Amino acid sequence: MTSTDEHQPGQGGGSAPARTAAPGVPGTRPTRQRRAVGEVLASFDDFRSAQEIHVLLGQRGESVGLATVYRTLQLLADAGEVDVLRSEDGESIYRRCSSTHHHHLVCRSCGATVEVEGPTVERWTSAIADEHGYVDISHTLEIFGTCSACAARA
Amino acid sequence: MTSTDEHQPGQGGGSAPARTAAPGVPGTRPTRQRRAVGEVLASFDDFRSAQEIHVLLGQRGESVGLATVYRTLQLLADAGEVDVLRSEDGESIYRRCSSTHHHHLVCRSCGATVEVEGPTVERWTSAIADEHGYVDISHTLEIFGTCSACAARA
DNA sequence: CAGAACGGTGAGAACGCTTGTCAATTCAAC
DNA sequence: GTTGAATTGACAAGCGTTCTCACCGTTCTG
Ligand SMILES: [Mn+2]
Ligand SMILES: [Mn+2]
Ligand SMILES: [Zn+2]
Ligand SMILES: [Zn+2]
Repeated sequence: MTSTDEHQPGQGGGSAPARTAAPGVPGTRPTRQRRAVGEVLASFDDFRSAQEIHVLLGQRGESVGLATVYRTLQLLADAGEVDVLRSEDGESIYRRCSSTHHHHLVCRSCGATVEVEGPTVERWTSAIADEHGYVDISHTLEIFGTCSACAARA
Repeated sequence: MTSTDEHQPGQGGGSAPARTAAPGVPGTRPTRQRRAVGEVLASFDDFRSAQEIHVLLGQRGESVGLATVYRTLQLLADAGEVDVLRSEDGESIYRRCSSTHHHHLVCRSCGATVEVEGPTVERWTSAIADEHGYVDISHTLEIFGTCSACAARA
């Protein structure tokens, strides 16, 4: 979504490997809680709310505070490792995702999600923006529908 | 957005004209409050929150309860007479709009909005959906950028 | 022209998601 | 082991939106 193009500035070619992360940099510590959230995120393929994820964690026996779940998801979202959508009723919903720019085709009924992308829309949005003199463009695009499984069941 | 294709069922060819609305049909009474909301909606061209609209009403000397503002905006949205977006921070924002399917090109800085539409994206989204077996498709697409005025000022 | 029925209104309470607070804890570096 | 910053979690706000419910204004009925 955010087309931040930051690269990790080389953390100096010092001596100590320090595989984990640079010291003094918040948001990089691999704690039990963060690992647990990561694992739960790997366990589903559709979009889930922070509260649902919090419950899933409990069911796995990994107790993680709700505030920490929110904080961790926000970190991952900022890092571009999860996508965030706002559901119809205003909840933020999360899903681990590939790191390239893409959009979503979501089943309204069961939530089954397909990542989609293509140059066509990308070109169209830039063209439209150019045409109207807008610069520094970003866009959001989500497609909703009924997946074949749900359509068959109905 | 919602492609409801309802037509007013003929309200009977009785005697009394009753120009206003069918009886017993909620959401159709032209009250002072609803007129006032309609007028305020006509007074701006970008997206505003319900609370902002509520304040604008107060400034016009038209006192309308906040709950009524919400209810009225919801009615208008359902009727397709206003568009609703969710701002970055989760607020619903409203704007009167043309009744045809379209999308928005919004200035991140000043809110200046252009309605845009085109067969290209419409075709692309249906094609993608077809390709994955999804039916009964709808989609949301918003483009954000910096308008030429704001870009010049910066 | 009452009286009844019903849509509509508004003040405030309630709600649900999210974020802030802050003392306690954990971890990584010395 | 000591130390300081990062992290955590219980809980308390914060905030937009919806709900509740008594009251009001119109419209229908007789
Ligand atoms: Mn795109
Ligand atoms: Mn479209
Ligand atoms: Zn489905
Ligand atoms: Zn602008």
